[in-house]
Amino acid sequence: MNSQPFSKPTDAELEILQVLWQYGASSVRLVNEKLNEKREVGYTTTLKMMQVMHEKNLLMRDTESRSHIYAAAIREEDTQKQMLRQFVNATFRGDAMRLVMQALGNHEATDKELEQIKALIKLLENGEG
Amino acid sequence: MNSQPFSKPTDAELEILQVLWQYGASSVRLVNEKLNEKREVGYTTTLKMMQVMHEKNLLMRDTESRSHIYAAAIREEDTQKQMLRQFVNATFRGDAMRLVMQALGNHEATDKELEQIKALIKLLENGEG
DNA sequence: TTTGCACTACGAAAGTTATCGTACATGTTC
DNA sequence: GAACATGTACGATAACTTTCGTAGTGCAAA
Repeated sequence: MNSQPFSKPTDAELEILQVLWQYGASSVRLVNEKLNEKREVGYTTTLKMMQVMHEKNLLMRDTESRSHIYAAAIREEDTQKQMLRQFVNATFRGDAMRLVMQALGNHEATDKELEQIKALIKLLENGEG
Repeated sequence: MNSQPFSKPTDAELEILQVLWQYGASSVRLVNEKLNEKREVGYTTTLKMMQVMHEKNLLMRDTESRSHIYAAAIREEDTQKQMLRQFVNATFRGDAMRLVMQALGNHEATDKELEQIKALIKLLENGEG
């Protein structure tokens, strides 16, 4: 009833979402400080980003107090699932098995391991569209 | 000796790379036809994209014959590895384990399975930076 | 009560991506 | 060789992203 079409957040948007997922509802100030632990970003840049994200319905906000409080409007797990789906399709041609093997470090798995992983993949591929 | 800094190809660029990885060196015509099996794209759009990708050193080309022949200048596996690394960091905060679990379909794994997957993850995390 | 700080709003600019029209060159066919 | 198909080159444009300056508002402290 509430599922939007899902348009992939940009990398910069994802950075902001990560902060909000990790720390919960926060002021722009705090988000900006967290971002600046990784790279330099101006305060108004972060502010503008979050305003835009609010318009895109990526963030909710509470404007009660003078310093507005923002929260992620989409759940981390849902987002990860959607993004993973798109990523597997775009980069691994939908072959989740290959992705897992890469993620597992091109490790030469034993037959037993392979069987187990394959079984899990089957569950995934049959389970949900 | 040849490793460029690696700037992530865009989604549209990736579509073109996928065709070239799959079919090998090809004309613009063929690439455009393959793209059009999935979505509508004008011929000159594909041409321009491939010219730009050539300037970015994503593609090589042979201009001997009138119809130029393009080939991917980066290897599929290398690209997947790099993109996976960035994706895990951006979307899963570097937690490859979580990505694998998601890819495995939120499957409630047995302890045994978990152990094996964990072991492989360990290998990955210790193996290479 | 004036000065200064922290905050929001907003416009604008620069960079990137994706798209396509048009011009032009080269072959091909009747 | 005229007409047509097929190809490249290139400029322009629209949309989107990211960045930040500036203006204005309200609170707080001296």
